[in-house]
Amino acid sequence: MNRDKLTIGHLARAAGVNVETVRYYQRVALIHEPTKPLEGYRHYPPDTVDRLKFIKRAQQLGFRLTEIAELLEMGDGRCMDVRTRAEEKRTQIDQQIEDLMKLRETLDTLIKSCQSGTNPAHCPIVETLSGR
Amino acid sequence: MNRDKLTIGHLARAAGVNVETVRYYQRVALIHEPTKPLEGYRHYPPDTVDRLKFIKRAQQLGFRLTEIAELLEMGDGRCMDVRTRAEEKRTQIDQQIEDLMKLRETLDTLIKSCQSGTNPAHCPIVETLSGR
DNA sequence: CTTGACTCCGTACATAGGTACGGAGTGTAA
DNA sequence: TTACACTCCGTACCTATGTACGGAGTCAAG
Repeated sequence: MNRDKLTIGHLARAAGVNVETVRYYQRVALIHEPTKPLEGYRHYPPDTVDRLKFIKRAQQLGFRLTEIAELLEMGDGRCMDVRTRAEEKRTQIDQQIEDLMKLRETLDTLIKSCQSGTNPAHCPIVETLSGR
Repeated sequence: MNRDKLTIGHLARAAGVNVETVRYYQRVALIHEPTKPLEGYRHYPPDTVDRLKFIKRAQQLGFRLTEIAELLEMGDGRCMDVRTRAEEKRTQIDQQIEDLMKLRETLDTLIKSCQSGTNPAHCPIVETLSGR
């Protein structure tokens, strides 16, 4: 078995993803699908492993696949562009955090009003949700 | 036109939702679908309007439809149960906030390393994502 | 009584990111 | 050479929350 000739299964294991995920990424053009030889299986260049790992790391940073595709297209050559994307993503995350904090405050107020109430037959939370 | 006999369209407008949304909620058993008379259209009891509004408010608090179904099943009678759900949701939101803050930190570090670098031909962000 | 708005019903489509399946072909180790 | 693992390919399915569509029936106003 030749280590340089990665079949899809070896590629997937090397990158720590599912074979079906690799196929999916091919479908959405995140990675290139090598042409199939007349006989036998496709083989993938070893750097596809890196590309897959890149995708997974970027996902963990909160990038979506379409955004990752943009990052990959930018490549190494345009650091400024990449940084801009990262800054946009940071702004977006800040907004999400802010929204969640507001939400938390509202919930917290409701919970506290519930704890202070002594009547078990009416629930301040339900009343609030009911708009009464 | 009788105001007490709400057709699906009147119900939807009264609650501020789409007719299709009402149908969807019926499909997932969030609201009850009244039996269809032999002639004519279904009519909905007026308190269905409240139920729809409840659902929308709870959604804004971050509850998903399945969770809202549970809240609705609990009803007014069990304040403790409702409060427990709200507390669980609060914990969940706290976790989300924490995760996002970590993410933000990581992104921020990357961006800063990018700003301090002077070589436009290699990007610290891309390098990090590439695992080099 | 006609016209236009509405309802009913089933089904398909949408997003995002995959997972699962089935049958046929292929590669490889014992 | 045979058994078993793997690949290929298309397609369907999954979650969550709806939206859109099309044809047939119905209601209400003029």
